[in-house]
Amino acid sequence: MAPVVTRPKTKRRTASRQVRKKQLIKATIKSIAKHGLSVTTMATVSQEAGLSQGIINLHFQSKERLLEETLRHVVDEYRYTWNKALEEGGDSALEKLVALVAVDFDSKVCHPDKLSVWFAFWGESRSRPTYRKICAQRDREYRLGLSGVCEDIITEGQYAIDADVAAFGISAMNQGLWLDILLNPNELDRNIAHEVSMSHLRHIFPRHFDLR
Amino acid sequence: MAPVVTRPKTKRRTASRQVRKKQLIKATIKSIAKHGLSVTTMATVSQEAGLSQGIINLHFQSKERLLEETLRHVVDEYRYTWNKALEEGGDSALEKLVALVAVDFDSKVCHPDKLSVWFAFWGESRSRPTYRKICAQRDREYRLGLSGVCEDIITEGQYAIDADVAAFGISAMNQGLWLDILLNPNELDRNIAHEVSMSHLRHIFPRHFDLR
Amino acid sequence: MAPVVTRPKTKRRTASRQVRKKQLIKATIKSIAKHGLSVTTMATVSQEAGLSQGIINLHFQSKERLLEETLRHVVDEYRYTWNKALEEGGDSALEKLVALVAVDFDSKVCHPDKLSVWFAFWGESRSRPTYRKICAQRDREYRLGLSGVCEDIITEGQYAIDADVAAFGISAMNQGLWLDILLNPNELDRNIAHEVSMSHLRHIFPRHFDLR
Amino acid sequence: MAPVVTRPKTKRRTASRQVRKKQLIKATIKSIAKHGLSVTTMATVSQEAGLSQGIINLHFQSKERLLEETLRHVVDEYRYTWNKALEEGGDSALEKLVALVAVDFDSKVCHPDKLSVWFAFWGESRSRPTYRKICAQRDREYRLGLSGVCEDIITEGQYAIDADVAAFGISAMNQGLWLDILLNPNELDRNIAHEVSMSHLRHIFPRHFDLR
DNA sequence: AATGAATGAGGGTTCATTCAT
DNA sequence: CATGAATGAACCCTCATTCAT
Repeated sequence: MAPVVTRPKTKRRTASRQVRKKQLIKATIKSIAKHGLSVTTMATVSQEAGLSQGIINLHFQSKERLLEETLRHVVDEYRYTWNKALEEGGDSALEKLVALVAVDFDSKVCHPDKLSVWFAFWGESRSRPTYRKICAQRDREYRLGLSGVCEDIITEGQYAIDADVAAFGISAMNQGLWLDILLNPNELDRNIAHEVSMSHLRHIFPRHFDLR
Repeated sequence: MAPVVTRPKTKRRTASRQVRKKQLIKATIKSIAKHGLSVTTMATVSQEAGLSQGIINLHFQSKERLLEETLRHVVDEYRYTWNKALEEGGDSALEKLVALVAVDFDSKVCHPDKLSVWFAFWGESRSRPTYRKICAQRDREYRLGLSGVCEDIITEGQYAIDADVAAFGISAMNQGLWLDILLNPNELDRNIAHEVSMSHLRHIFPRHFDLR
Repeated sequence: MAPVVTRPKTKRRTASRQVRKKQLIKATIKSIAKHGLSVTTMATVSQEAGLSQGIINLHFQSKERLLEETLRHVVDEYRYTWNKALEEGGDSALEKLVALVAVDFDSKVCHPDKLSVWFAFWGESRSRPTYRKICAQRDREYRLGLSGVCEDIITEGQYAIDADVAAFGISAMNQGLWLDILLNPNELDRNIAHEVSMSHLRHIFPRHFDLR
Repeated sequence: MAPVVTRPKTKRRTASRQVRKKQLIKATIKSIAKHGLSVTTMATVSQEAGLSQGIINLHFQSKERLLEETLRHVVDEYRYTWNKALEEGGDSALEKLVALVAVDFDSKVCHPDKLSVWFAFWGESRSRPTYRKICAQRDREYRLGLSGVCEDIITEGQYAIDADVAAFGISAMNQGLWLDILLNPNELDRNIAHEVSMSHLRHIFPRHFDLR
């Protein structure tokens, strides 16, 4: 019964559900990047979106759901880019691997805002099963894909390394480099990070790179 | 009437203060590991410590200060362990490097509780300059140390790789492996992670490991 | 191009308006009975009616008005039934009285949904002058009618009781029995309640019942 | 983390848990009487008590719990007064009955504030199982006690009425009279109501009152 | 006439901080 | 030094109301 008189001061807007949800997710990402996850409130997000307070509960029911969908969005976007690289990255296994690593340091994927989001959710993942599930699942897919490509390369090049070990190593290094970019953007930009990762590839699959 | 008791008051109090602060920091770590940083409140910490509500403000003035000191504690502990390994890890550069990598997967350093804390603070580091400074500083020292050791090894073995690149790669991989342990403890325990990292070393410094 | 259709617009709309309002009042009663007054929102009502959110403000301007009209509806319905019983209940005063009491325990009037509504509004009546006025007014009419009938019976039977006291007593007991039905439907159904009330009548007007 | 700076403007108070809880319950009763249950908020209650917002959650965890305890308090108070009347009301069954009825119209029990509370909770009882349970339980005890006393009177006076019917009738009438007092305080004060109830007693147990 | 997306004031609740004891 | 009752700002969420469609 509470709200007795309501006189909207701003313009009323109308948009489809899909558009609004995406807009709010984008605003959430921006807010996490700007203020951090712990300072991201319904207010910071709705303000970032230029909409009213109640809008989030209208579309996502709760803050928790908004955050989950935001994480899912980032994960899906990554997955999509990654799969496209896997399919279109080239015909040879090596070309595919190079394309996959390139994704991790692509300007869109490796954007400071996105990295903030990844680490924000990783930081909370231990205590939030849902976050962990989503992240762990992506992690698994990621390594599985890498492992397959490495397998082919290993066969071609007769390398001694185990495909899973290679995959673990590559994925770990790339994400570790993300951390360095996050913490020391001045010392390590994504191009240098990319080179570090490529250097690693050259060491574990030397004969594939010698031929170049 | 009152029994005559003489106690070294000043000394004792100062000691007690230190003990209390350490006790509270330990409780903070436990709370972050259990509930996550965002659910860690003055109440969860003081309860974990078995002490009263007001105790934290008494010793740390504010929650923010407690968290900073907690981060600093974890960082210092890591630094200490790491420096000890550097000094006592062996005479040769290779032995030192192996010892340093071993630190990252040591049962005490690579403990789930500690990993939670690292990622919790990394997740917030973007928006909290203090956290970032502390983490970035440790990161730099870490890589600097690694770089020095790598330099020696590179000279010994006449490797083509740049010492900084090697150091970046090693440190990134280890921290990336921490993430995998955090997210998928069932798929990757710290022993396997250690092997993955060692495999990496063998690839970049092959001649040093052949000789063994 | 457009088909030529002639409809009596004004007439139809007025009728439709009435139908809608009644539909919404019925939905309000159902919602109060189901969820209680405090949980009855514009949403629960419009949903119960199978209509859209904005419909209530369209027809009733405000929630407050809807509730008032709902109360008025229940009161009017009661009044109508009661007056019909008074007029058609029989020729003798006793028959009228018996008919009036029967109304209170009639399956339609004494329906759980209706009782919920009565008590919901009584519960709020203290702080809402409008509710109280409506309820108090009905109460007065009710007792006035009862008092008149009692007067006749008292005269006929030469009873010592004051007509107003008898009317107060009868009305109070019936509404008190409603409360018992509301709270303990398993222990007291409306038939037993009816008998309790009739027993009361027999005690205050003994000679009228002996003659039967 | 939110509250950054807090500078208490009012005097800090300290009191035992018991005292505070009682104080808050009293404030709740006052607030319900003044504004009604639906307008009773954490703010109205804490303001009525002259304390801060957070105080209620500190002592009762939730608003719901506060309301339940308030209801329980009113019920217990009633029960206590009632049992005392039953024990100390007199030696004869008649004296006891008269004392019990007197309780219902006692200035403390039949106080406008208290009546508001009763009806407020009865109004919500349909949709809140806890409220109903508490009210229904009191109702049962009340009638059981009445029934016992009536039984004795019936035996003494050889009345034809069933003890349970008498008890139902007496209790219903008294509570129905409460409603009239609530709705029409100008027409019916508690003294008149008391007389109406006593008149009823005289009619069902005539020989006990003739003897006087 | 009817819809339902959008608004924003106000609700209950949490929690860092303060301070009398 | 230590406690824990008390505070109040800020949080998330609800919901009566508005209005473009």
